[in-house]
Amino acid sequence: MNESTPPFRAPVGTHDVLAPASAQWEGVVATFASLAHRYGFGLIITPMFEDVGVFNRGIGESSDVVSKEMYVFSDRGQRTFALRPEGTASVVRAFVQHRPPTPWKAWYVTPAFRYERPQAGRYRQHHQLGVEALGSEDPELDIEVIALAWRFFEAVGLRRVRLLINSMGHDECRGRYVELLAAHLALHGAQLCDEHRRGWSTNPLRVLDCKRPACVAVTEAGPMLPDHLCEDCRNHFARVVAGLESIGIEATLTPRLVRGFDYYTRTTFEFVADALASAQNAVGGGGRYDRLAEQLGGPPTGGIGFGCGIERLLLVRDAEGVSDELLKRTPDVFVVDTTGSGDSTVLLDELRRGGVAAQRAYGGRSMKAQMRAADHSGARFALLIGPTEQAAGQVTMRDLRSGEFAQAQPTVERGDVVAVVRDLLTEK
RNA sequence: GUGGGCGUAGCUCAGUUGGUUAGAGCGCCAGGUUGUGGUCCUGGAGGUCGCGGGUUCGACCCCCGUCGCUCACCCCA
Repeated sequence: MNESTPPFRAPVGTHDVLAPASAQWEGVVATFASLAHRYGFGLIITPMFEDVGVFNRGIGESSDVVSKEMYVFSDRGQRTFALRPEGTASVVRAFVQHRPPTPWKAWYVTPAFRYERPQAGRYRQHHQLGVEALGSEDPELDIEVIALAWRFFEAVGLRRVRLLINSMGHDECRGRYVELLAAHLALHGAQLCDEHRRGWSTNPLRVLDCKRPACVAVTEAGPMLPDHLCEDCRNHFARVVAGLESIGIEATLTPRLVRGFDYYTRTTFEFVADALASAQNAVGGGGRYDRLAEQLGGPPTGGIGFGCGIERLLLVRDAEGVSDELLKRTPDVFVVDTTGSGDSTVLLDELRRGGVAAQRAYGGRSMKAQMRAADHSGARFALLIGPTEQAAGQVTMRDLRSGEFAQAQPTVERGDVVAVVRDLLTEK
């Protein structure tokens, strides 16, 4: 038997997350869930795959995600599906299908799939937390969504995250702007980078997103979106920025921020982590999508959302040196039983039913071995049952946090164990 | 899709100009006299040196291929 090379492993770009590392995931999700609830969002669960049209129409054919990164497949009924590459399109599809009363606010946690070469902070399957709010174009909604995101990053301990913000305008003013931009690019197209020299006309806005010096130089000299917004869009944007400022959230105006999805209108934003040295420094982002519901066959309905990558968030926590654990998953007690009887079976059942996280050793190991296991488990107390305790109907409690050898070891009447343990645990 | 780096015990890594039974630390298991962890001491288990082929008297070490990991470009979470 050759055990050194397992026949199967997680697919390229995917990862298993085991305990104890997974406790950080639980913590991140729990923090987000609690915050989302406070802001009035309800959990939504949608399928991980959708008719490919949901993403084609929603995200846009010209986007990188749709044009070259989707996991597309046909099922046995010859229907064409795609694994979701991001969270928003599915939620809006669900909104259109169910027509819940507006304003409608939903949060989600989901895997997302993109076929690309893995790299630091970039995977083929990653996980996103996010919210979507539909049914209002009120800038207050923009402020709420962005504030939720900001407070979330604060809550998980991040300090060096900046908020970049921009407005894409609505159809008309953006349309006019795109024409201006296209005219500018037509004049200077020859100076663009290799990729965009010929390809810019498909979607001129993409050039703004390009980080190559050639494209940056050309676009910097050209027209900028914020200067060409209509009055409504300008006011909307101003109110968002002012509202954020009123609650102490500083947003950096970033005129070239257009983001990779076609559905964005008006407010767009991105959270970048300065602690990450790599190019993958965006921990979250989002924006308004006032035409998306229509594009997916629903009534005209404004909306705005935010998404955050869990893996990347954890990378940032690491890079920032955030030391506090979001969630500890260690047992409260560890039952050490050397009698070999069924006493520990009954005690463990009582403890667990009483809300106490309790573990034990298996295989009838020596007391020393069981104590070592108790120590390694991280349990606060060891509950000892040996022949003496068994005969006396008692349990010996040992505080594993104490470093003293000659510490006091109270014995507790068997019938009082659960109550005593619970008392001691809530004490601190 | 393109390019760079790397693949030696569960983990992090050593391994001298190719030379006989491949090492360490951590982790794991068991002991250190009669029921007690975390420190210390002793011992033990665990590797076809990613896989395949080639060069050689001989390969963990050199060459080719392949798979995988990783980083970068592009883009994003």
